[in-house]
Amino acid sequence: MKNISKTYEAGKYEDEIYKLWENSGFFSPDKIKSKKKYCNVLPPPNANGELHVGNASGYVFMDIFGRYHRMKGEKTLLLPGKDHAGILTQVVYERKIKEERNITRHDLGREKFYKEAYDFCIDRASYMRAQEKKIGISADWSREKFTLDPDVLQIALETFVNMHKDGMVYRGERIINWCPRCATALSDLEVIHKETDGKLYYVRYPIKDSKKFITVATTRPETMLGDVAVAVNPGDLKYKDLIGKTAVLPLVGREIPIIADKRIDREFGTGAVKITPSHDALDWEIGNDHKLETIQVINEEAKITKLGGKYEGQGVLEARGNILEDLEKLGLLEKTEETKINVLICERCKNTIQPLISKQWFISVDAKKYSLKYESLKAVKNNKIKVYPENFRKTLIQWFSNLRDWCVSRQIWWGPRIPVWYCKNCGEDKYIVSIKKPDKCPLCKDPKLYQDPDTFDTWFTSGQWAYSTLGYPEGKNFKEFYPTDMMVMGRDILFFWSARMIMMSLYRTGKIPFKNLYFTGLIRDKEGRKMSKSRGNGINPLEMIDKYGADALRLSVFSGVTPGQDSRIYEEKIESFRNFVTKLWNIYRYCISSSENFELVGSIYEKEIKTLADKWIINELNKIILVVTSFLENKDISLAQEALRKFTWDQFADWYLEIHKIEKNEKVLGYVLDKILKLWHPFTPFVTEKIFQDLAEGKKLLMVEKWPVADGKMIDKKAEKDFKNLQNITTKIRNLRASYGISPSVIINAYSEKIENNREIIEKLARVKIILEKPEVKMIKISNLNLDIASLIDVKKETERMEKEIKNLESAILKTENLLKNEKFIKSAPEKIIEDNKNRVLEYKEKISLRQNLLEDLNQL
RNA sequence: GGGCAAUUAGCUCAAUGGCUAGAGCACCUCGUUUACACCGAGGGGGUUAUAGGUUCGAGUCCUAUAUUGCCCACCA
Repeated sequence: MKNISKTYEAGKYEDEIYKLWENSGFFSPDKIKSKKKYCNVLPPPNANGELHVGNASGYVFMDIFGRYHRMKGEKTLLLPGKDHAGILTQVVYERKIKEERNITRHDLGREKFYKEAYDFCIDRASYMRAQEKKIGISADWSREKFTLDPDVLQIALETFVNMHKDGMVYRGERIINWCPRCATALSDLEVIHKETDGKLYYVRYPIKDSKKFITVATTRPETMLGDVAVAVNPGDLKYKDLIGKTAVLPLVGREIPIIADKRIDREFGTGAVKITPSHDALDWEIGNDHKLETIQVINEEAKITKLGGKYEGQGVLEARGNILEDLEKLGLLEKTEETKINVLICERCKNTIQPLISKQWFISVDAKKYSLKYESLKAVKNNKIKVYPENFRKTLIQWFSNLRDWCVSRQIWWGPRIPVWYCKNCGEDKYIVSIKKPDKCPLCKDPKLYQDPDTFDTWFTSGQWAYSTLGYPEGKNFKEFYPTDMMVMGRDILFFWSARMIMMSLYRTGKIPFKNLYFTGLIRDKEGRKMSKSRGNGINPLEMIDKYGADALRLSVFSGVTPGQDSRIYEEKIESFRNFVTKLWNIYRYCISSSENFELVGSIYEKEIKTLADKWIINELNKIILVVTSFLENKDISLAQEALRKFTWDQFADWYLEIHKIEKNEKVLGYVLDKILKLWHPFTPFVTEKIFQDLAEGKKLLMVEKWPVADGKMIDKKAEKDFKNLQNITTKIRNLRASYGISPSVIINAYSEKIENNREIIEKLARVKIILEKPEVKMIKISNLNLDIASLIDVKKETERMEKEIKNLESAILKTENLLKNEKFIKSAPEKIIEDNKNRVLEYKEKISLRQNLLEDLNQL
């Protein structure tokens, strides 16, 4: 036997194996000749950090599907990419230059900042690529794309131009979510609602020419500086007489109307609401409908503007304090209540959002010429895309149904700029949409045009990932691989990404972006908490790979995991999968130790399958090939792994190899190992390839070996039954031993009237000695073996145990027999189920008779 | 407020309407038999959250209830 270590030393081989795959050229689909194709455009990781276990998990799923299809002989392309990740990268990079150089982006200027951020992004990207390779992802790196690559970007920008032509783009002053820290507008999705403790202030607004007041309730009293009305519900009797009257805004003195609007909730607060269209989304809508003016009193830095009078320049919270104090002095602050309020915070930097009115670019989702909303809904509802798990379809439908116009402009510097040009003479009301800078203004012919300073929402470009990376519309990759087959993503970016990909792809290509959409859950820590840097509870995938190997990490992120459901990961779990990898390794060690010239066997003749154990393991192997394949086809990779592990460990290692020590059959051993390596390869590519390389002496590559196909002729029901018998006898004897503390070193004498075919096997596995002459002692009969253990066991205890087991079996039989007597069951149940039940009764009866014989024996002792 | 999910062994989770509801970890007993102690043999542990219903048959489908988590949302 070759001198190899008892455990698989992952760290020693993994990089080498990865290089072997990479150099083979089979990561590229071009080397495979087949009409069948498989393509998965890999989601870009954020190009600015470390690979975390969530990313790693996603890639493992994609790689398993990819490797499976590649082994099925399909032209397989896993196309990797990088995302510039607009706001996130800008936030990270700004933080970095602040920490390292104590400067802001303004110190650098736009151009320099962009260049530095670009270099930073590229640098992180190559760093992360090295990490992705560590988990074994079989992607075609030669086709790698970046959202800012000129060709990819060109396609994305063209979409904007096309949308503009189709009347789907408009620029408008609207209320938007403004992050004062990031100094940009945000879409609704980028804003988090966080419930916090807050206060509800009741403020009295005097009624003009009257001594009365109308009391409004507000959580943000500083916005009152911009109030333009007080609104009540038209059906609210309390305020019926006040509608149409005028209130005088305290501290400001502005006269504002009291209006009626049905959107006002009578039950909340006092039922009267101050209306500040510049700083509240609902107020903006109400203001718009009632044609009220807008007064911006809070600026982009979250400070009070000039229009805020004496509070000008104060921060929002500072102004709030002063205003409350001043109201108090005037006796206009009626009361203060504790309440829960929804604070809006920026998803990226966690600062409080200020709703502001701002001029932004919007994409209409329901334009006349093309409705993104309707077309997406239609595609999703009509099952054009298979969704795993299926119930996530509902979530998508709900989101598309409630879809509102999409604000795509951001005021950040990092990212592609909106392709819109203005002329100084003609003003910004006139603009030209063009990717290239036009020579001159089409109106006044002035050549001095300038570009809109805004950049795109990151999701505008990544939403086009499915076709832009493939080179829409003329690219070879696009023609060959679009629509793609698979998209895997975390459920947390369902709306951000999958929804936008569906909608953008349908618009641009007229086709769905992918046929299958698979959602993974989030990976949490052992206590079920989200992993976060600040909490320090994250599992670092690279550290785990160092410690336990990539295969163990891979197993631990998808095993026991249901699509779309969150899962937990912790070191003990990874460790136990490492143990399985070691098991695989030792199976290999056994094989090569069993004979000098052990080799993998691709196909086998029936005559080479000799013993009962041979027939049985081949039978089980063919069953497991069917099972694993069908689970994989259904995308149930966790179940596939589970079934395969049971076969490998519980059947092949624990039974077949043990028996193989007694009756060697190198052909069958080599044949089964060959199939096991292939079946495991998508899940644990490194260890399987390593073993395969050692055995194939580098002549072939497991990665592109053919996926095993089950052979119906190899199914052998009789062998299955006979072997089960053998297992039963063995287990029963072991069971007796364990119950009565009979050491394995004690060889039990057994007498058999009929010499067993599998005499030696039973002798070895059950540690008995089968003798041919009946000895003159009382014996206990198990199946057709008479065991001489009377003196070793506790008769009373064993009798009780047998009785208990018989009782259990009897009740199971009763249940099944009743079922079989039931006419309705016989009438409506499928044939196979009835058959199974009948067999089950027989099986139980057999077991009972075995135990009854035992009982009789026991009684005679 | 709307929606989605979860609730199964001590813990983490499986289970395609059909086998006595299964694994891994943990626990208990025994065991270093030259593949593996990162192991092997065996064992204990369950009213599948609760209450109804559909069905020949329900952990699985339906209806409520409870608890937990998540997502969406313009009650200031």
